[in-house]
Amino acid sequence: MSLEPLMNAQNLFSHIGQSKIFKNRAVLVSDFVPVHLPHRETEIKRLVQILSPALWQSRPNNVFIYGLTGTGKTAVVRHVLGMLAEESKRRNVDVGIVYINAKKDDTSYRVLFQIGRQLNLNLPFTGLSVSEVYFRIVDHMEKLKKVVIISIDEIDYLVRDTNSNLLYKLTRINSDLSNSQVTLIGITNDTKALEYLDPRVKSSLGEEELVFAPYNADQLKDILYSRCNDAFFENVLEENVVPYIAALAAKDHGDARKAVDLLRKAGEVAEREGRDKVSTEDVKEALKEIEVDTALEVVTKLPLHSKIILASIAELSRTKKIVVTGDILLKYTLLCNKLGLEVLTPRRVSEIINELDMVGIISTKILNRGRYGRTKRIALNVEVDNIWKAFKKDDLLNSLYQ
DNA sequence: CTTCCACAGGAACCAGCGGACC
DNA sequence: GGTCCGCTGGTTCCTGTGGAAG
Repeated sequence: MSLEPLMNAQNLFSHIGQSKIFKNRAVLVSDFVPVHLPHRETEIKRLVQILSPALWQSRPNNVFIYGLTGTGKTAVVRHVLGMLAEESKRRNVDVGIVYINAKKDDTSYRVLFQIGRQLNLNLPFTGLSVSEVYFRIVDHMEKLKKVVIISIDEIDYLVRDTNSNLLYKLTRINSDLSNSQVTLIGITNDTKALEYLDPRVKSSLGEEELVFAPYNADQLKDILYSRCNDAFFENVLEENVVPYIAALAAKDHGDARKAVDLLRKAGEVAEREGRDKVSTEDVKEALKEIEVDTALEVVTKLPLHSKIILASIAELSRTKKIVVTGDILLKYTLLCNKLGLEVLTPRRVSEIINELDMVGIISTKILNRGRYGRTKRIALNVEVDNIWKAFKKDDLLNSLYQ
């Protein structure tokens, strides 16, 4: 696809940069799909087994896949779908394959748009009603006359879209089709998503279920080692680096993606400092940098009022032990007045606080103080300094703290 | 046992926008 | 050019609630 030249460029640069560390850095970036997936053999086998009827032109069961982040769900699905595409081509069987990330395409319309596009159906990206798009897709599929496998990653984002019945519609799409058949693969890392799911959708989607357990430290070690050979030159990593990272990541819910990120970052730190070995010290430094990076990235992307609310929280938590919604409301109003901005309603502020919680920059807990009401305790998840650093880059907010 | 605080969070709705359709 | 559509980012109005105080 269009990514190809970029990857090549990346490879090129990692070679000519006279890197003493990286043989191929691209192996360690997060969207890289490895050829070999250690400790997921059973899951792969199972999924292949479930989907193989497609090769006989009959409809495989729907699959629901659950597992925490960084447990290889996406990698396994893409891997298997890739193999399926290849095998079907070899056997001259037509199988339609669609992969959607519902976090990216998080509305009914955009999901349908993606389905259409990946099946080579041209659709306008706005203007039509959802049902019109649905009918066009059904129509198109009828003409295709094949089994279509639609996988929806992070499907919980569709469930959250309150009154959307898209999932229900999709699970019943086969009754609108006679020449083609559709199989759904739902992927999520949110257990709660299951509860919100329409029971009819749940039972339909759950024809087959696959659970991905978190990796333990040993498995993470294998995963990291399996990438090391391609990524690094020989003897660049000090012996204890990989076990150290694996142990850290295992403690943190066994997230392989984070482990790989950390490994790359550690390599970058060593490289930047001109060393030819990566040590655990570099890992520690990398850990710190990742924290700052993510904070910076999240904060700078925030909309204005979210920033002001975050600023209120940051300022308050310098002097107060416990910060609650009421405090924030007051502070926020103050800051808005200073900046000459209209204040948002408390309802909206409360929603924004939830949004900040969702992106992980703060954490909240509902507090019942009896006579003194019910409120939310809000705590910063990031060093206050990192937040100020991010605000330094924002003219308007910066002007507050001169 | 009752009262009542200080919000949480659901539901309905709205304005404005970019865009398709006819 | 009028009408319809969905999305974003809000508002308004509302009901619900755990437990200290009285």
